[in-house]
Amino acid sequence: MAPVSATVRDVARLAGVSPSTVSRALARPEMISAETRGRVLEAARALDWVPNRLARSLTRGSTENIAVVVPDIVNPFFPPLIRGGQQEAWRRGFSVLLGDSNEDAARELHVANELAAQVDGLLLMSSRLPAREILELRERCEVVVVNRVVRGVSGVVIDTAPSARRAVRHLVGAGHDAVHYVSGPADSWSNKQRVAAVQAACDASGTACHVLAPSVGAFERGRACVDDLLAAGATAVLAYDDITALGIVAGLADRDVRVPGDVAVIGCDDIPMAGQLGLATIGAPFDSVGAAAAGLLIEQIARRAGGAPRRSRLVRVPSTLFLRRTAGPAPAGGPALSGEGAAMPARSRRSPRARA
Amino acid sequence: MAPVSATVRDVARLAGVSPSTVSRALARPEMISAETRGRVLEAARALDWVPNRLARSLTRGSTENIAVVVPDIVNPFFPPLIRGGQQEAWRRGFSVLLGDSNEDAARELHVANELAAQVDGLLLMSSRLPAREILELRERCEVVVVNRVVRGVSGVVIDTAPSARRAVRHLVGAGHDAVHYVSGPADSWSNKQRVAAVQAACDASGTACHVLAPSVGAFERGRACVDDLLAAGATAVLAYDDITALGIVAGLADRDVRVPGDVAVIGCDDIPMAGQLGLATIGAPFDSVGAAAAGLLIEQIARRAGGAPRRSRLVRVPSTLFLRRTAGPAPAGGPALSGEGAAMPARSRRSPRARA
DNA sequence: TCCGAAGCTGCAACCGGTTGCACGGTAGCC
DNA sequence: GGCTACCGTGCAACCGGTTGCAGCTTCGGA
Repeated sequence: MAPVSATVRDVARLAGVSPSTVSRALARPEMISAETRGRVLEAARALDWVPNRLARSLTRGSTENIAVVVPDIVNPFFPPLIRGGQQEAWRRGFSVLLGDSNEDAARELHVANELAAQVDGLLLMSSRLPAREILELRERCEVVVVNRVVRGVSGVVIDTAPSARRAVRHLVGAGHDAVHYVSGPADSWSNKQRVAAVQAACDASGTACHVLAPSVGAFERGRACVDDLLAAGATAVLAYDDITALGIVAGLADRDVRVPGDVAVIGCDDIPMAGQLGLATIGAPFDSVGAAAAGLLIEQIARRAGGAPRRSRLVRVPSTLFLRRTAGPAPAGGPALSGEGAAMPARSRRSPRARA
Repeated sequence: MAPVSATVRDVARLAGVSPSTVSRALARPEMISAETRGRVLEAARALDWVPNRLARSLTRGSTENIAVVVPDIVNPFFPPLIRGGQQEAWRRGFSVLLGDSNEDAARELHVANELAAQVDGLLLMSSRLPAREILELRERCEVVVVNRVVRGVSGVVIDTAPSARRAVRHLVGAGHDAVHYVSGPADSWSNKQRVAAVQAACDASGTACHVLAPSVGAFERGRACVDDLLAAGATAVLAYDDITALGIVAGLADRDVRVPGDVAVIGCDDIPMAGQLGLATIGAPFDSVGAAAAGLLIEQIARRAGGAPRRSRLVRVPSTLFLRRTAGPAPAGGPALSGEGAAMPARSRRSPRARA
């Protein structure tokens, strides 16, 4: 803490006014004559004074802080979201507290509760909390969820369904007659969404759809299910996220199964490394998602402070399918979809053999 | 913010004591009779009261918050550090504010200043700030630097030099007669350290050492310098960090140069993906580094609060060399160093041809 | 029995701004 | 000229805990 910072009273004395005038010179300029205001500002500058945030928060009842809670900051899916939220918050004069739930709902609740006491709003990313708990948190401060939909609570979601449909169409067009989806964490909302989207897409194109039960760990989840996939005769795999997909790719490599020659793999999230590894995936502008969420949250905080009634909004951000090496070549004559060229090891040079 | 939380006075009234007694029942239990204390705690529980952090901070002059400032949260090097720091802070009852400097010293200064006003301590990770600025920040709150050494300021550094020496010995043992080091950001402290370590190691083993001037961007920095590397006849490359190393690997693949057959590549940081990609690198227990730094910071805060004089400590954390696929095989008879087996695409199956 | 020490507890001021209300002064209006 | 309206400013209370100091008990020792 600053050792001996000036206070309002110091500034007031120097400017020859009362503390209230100093306070108002900043908070309600229109209430103060231009001349007095000038004197106050000058005195403040001379003493190098800025109002103490804590004291201000205490009376105003608002902290100008928000908290971002994520399941695991090491999961590369989250840092871009956090950065986006951070920058937007900063732009609007808010600071960001960080909470990590370690993928655990109980811990998430604890962390969120603790943080709720010292911020104006909570940004819950990929929350594992039951809707009831989230609604309860909202009694204590504003809440916006990301990658989750809770009735009555504002949220930002990435709309992966259209991309999932395209992915299925791509795979079907390439000759695969069944799609295997490898699930993520059981309590993950987006996992449920993706299962539904893939199933719907398969139904629409009359393709068989198999869903593999979730297991724990990210990379290992993928690697561990490879035997099941091969036993089931899978040739086209969609995975819950990129880490899982990379685990699958690694597991397939362990068994000398070629990707995409024998099995095509598509992940989800477009983590920074994905493009460089040639991993096909579904991505989105994550910085913008984070920023949108923070913006939404701060607007809600402002509205609430203004006494306006609560109103929840749901923002959908479109996703993009990146067809890269692991997805196999597009069917002849099919529409070319987006995706930078694969760029990893020599492998990307060889054009993978199309499935028989 | 909590809508209508109870206050000390409410609790005091219910317990039939004065507000001061309530306050002391929590902060100075030994001053209060067991019986009174019991009544107070019960009343507090009944009203579901916890002391307001803001109000407490205002009088106590401490916030129980620390801030972590990183150059770029999306750089996979930082999330493990942040998580470690976060958990340790949390364990000790501190919350964490997050600042992102976007790799820019001016912005870092601004962010740090802003945060310094609302926390008890600052954790600067891979700070780009001139030492003078850091010392100045320390006038306003406690500071601990990570991955940086500033005289008079506590810090935690990863000791990469021994691993760099080993890496050079490995390469020399494998027959390479020169080592090329690809620099990172010009103002990065750890880059300077690594240049020095590599040069020293080369000198010690009588090997030529070439340092490539830094350029911007991470992955692209690596990719862009490949032509220079090849023109210089490089066969063994050490890179500032893993992202740069991956860029180099990608650039080499673009030109059909085999890794490690024609060129061996070793990175630094052991980012989560490195093991899975078979990238040789220098790693460290980053969670512990973050935790150690947070612990150091909080201890300093406590000591300072106790009125004890400042004392700066420097903690060195040892690093580990992971020799994986891209480093090429160990020379026959050489000591086998650590490193899990490579696990990415079929490539890892083929044993790379040793350099002629 | 009296005195001093020690243990609890309450009073009131304080941390540093903020804000409802009242007051003095000036201007506009009839 | 008197009255009202409004503007600019200060007073004092307040946000919610914390803490120095003093007062009251109780207890031990002389």
